[in-house]
Amino acid sequence: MRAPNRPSRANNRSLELRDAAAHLFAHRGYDQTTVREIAAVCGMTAGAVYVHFGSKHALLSAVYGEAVTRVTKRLAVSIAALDCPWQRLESAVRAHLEAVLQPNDYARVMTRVLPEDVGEAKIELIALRDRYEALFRTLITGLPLVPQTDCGLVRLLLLGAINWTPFWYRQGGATPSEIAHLTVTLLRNALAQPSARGL
Amino acid sequence: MRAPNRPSRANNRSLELRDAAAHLFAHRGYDQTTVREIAAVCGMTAGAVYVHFGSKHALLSAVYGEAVTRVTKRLAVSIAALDCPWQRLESAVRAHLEAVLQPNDYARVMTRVLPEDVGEAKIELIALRDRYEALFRTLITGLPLVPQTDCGLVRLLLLGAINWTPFWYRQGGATPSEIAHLTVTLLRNALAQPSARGL
DNA sequence: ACGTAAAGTAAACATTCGTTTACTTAGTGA
DNA sequence: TCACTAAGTAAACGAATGTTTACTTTACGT
Repeated sequence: MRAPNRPSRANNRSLELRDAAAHLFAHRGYDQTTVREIAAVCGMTAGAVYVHFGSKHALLSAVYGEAVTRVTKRLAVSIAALDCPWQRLESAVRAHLEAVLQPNDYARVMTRVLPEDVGEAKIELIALRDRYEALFRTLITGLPLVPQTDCGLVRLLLLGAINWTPFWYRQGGATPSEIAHLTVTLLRNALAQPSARGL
Repeated sequence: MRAPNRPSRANNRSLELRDAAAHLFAHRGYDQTTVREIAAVCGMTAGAVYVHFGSKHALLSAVYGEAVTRVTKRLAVSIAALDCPWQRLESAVRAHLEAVLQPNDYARVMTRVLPEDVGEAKIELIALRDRYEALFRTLITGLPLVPQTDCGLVRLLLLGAINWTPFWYRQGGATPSEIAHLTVTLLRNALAQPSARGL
């Protein structure tokens, strides 16, 4: 007898499949990637994919969920030791940018694959994305901003600016760290309470 | 005899087809839209589409090109009577947001369909998009900014912030005008030369 | 009235895709 | 050793898609 939920044969090729799917989804998009291609990367047949995942959508959900988990963890680590709210935000932005801009398959799926485009798994993906964006909500509401600032709008503009970076970022230009610094400095100079303004 | 390039029968259903394609591409994306659907909207058969357009990619290029033309025109009108560089930028951002956020099929294709996703027409679409973004380059280099500001980076962050808006904008929240004002005010407070700062 | 050419149809074509089915292989526990 | 089960294959299925072909309709110039 074997313990439930503890497969004896730890040949977990499902992880291998998930990685391959992440790579292809990140580089070619969801629709342009076929189940046969994903299987081929792992040296398998398309049919074998359905031993591990019930559908192509389920595979995407697994990739997307893992992406959120990883990037969330990375973000949490990067701000753990910091106290200054502005430093925390800048570090979070830097962590996000590094995840999205380096050739990181999982993080890139989050900006490359739009939840609106997948139909079935849409609701699930939106929930995952919202869970991640809530972290930024906390970071922004923790800032000492001038009164009556629309924190929600600021957060959405900030996330938009950094989510769009993969479409123009080129190796050799501004680094993720520099982009993060400029972005947060910009916010700080514009919105920080006078008492806390300046570098 | 008939003058060349001047079809006698002005039944220009190709425009009708282009509008239908714009609507479907904007709402469902390029891949999820079929040629048969586009034809059906016009009460035609799929085959008839190929009388007017050589391929589905050509149809997308036509839509994308028209989108750039329209939004460029709109932007030019909105800044024509303004002198202050900051007002010009805010007006341009407002025009862009109004185009992208109102249920405007053509403008929405520009942010919904990624040139990277269409393969064949990719180069053509990127050229069109760049032509439009160059307008913002002009507007931003015309600003009285603190020295050593990275204008290119500022432009890309700004365009990212406003290109991402369709993914979170909801009727009833902040209006395009309000978003434009906050965004440009933010830039102005952060980057304007001290002599020109303030409202 | 006649010929021409554009506009459109109906149907098929050739792929391609996600998924299923029947069958084989191989490791595991008793 | 033997039964069981997860993993994988090969092949087919059914539907959908972009595109083409052969044919019909219709409006216009002369």
